[in-house]
Amino acid sequence: MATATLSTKQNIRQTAEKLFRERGYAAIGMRELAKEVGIEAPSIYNHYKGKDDILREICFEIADKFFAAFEEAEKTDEKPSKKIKAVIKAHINVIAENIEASEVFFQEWMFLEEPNLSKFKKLRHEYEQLFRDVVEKGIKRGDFKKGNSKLVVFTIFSALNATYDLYKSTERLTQEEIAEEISNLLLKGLKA
Amino acid sequence: MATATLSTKQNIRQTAEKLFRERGYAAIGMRELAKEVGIEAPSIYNHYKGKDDILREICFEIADKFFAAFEEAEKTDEKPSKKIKAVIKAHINVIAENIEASEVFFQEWMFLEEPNLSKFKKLRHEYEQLFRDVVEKGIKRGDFKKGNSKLVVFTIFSALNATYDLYKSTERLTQEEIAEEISNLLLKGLKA
DNA sequence: TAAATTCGCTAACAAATGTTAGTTTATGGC
DNA sequence: GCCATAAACTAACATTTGTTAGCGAATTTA
Repeated sequence: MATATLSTKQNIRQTAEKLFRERGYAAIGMRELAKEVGIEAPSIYNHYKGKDDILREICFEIADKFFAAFEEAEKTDEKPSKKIKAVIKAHINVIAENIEASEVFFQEWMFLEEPNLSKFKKLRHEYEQLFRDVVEKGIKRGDFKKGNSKLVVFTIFSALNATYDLYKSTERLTQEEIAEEISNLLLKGLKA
Repeated sequence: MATATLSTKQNIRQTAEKLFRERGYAAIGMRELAKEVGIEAPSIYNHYKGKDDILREICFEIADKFFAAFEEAEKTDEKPSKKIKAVIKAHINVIAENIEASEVFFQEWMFLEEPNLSKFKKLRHEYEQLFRDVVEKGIKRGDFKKGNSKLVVFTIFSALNATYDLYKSTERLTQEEIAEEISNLLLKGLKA
């Protein structure tokens, strides 16, 4: 794998993702982060402006990846049920390929400081709107049941954004299995 | 309403729920909590053993409520699709009636200290198992589609446990609407 | 080789942390 | 009115927080 030799900065970043995810941004001090990396706390400042700067990098890089994946998946201009499946899978794939970071993205973003916090909220809202558009178009075309699109998108996101927990589960599920089962459940329902 | 005159302890508890939820357990100091209550930090120790004691009370009280609501809903010994709907609604109702506290329950439990942390994890697992049993029985009886029951329960929980966000949304939805729409989506799916 | 840059270090800072000690004030029962 | 209890207070504690200053060694650039 690509774990040959990480730069110190990469090391800090990766360790921060792991620790922030495991115990929360507020609970991790610079000294503990540094120790885990194998350096002293002040050395981190050679690579990042401060604690918040690390969180900022994590959150916004993942945001970029979600947007990029959505755009790519959305290109396939098919009918809504196929399209929603495609963007769901794209979303799950980003999470699967950035497990620690995406968990930080979902759980720790509120510790961003201004103006990053506002910028982040705006991005998040835009991204949700992209999903909502797909659902609403599907409802309009009659492909989807009528209903509160906000509630639907909310439910979809809730299910998707928690997929992190599945990867630490004992039961080993592949990305493909997870994406397939969840999108099927959401599209077709539990009832036989 | 019951907001006549809260005891200091109730006041601390309620304020803690609000603050822990808004900004996270680790981010709230005893001084800030006290200030919001209108007292000095050390006065809190007349009512609670410490910071962790407040979190403990919140988390375990909600846990009790989830179990009680499930038991009550499960009594109605009907077919699985009705039963799952009943326990889903019961679960959502607990959240709706304890909005702040349940969010703390879901997001901040990891800050519990031992041995409470282990006790909490065990309770949580037991509760998930109760849901899993309902789903698995439904699959066995042919009422539900075959599939990974763990994944299904996981998806259900993800959707339910995030309902908190809905109540702070601009769009005012009733408890009943939320419970109805979400359980319908999960049972019947999005597809028309 | 000289100069500049990178990146680690130690020491130290001011501020904030949870908590304890000890004291004062208010309340209710006898 | 007296006493006990509850519950607030101030002062202070040891520790931890994020961060800065400044130094030295290694590496890169010219």
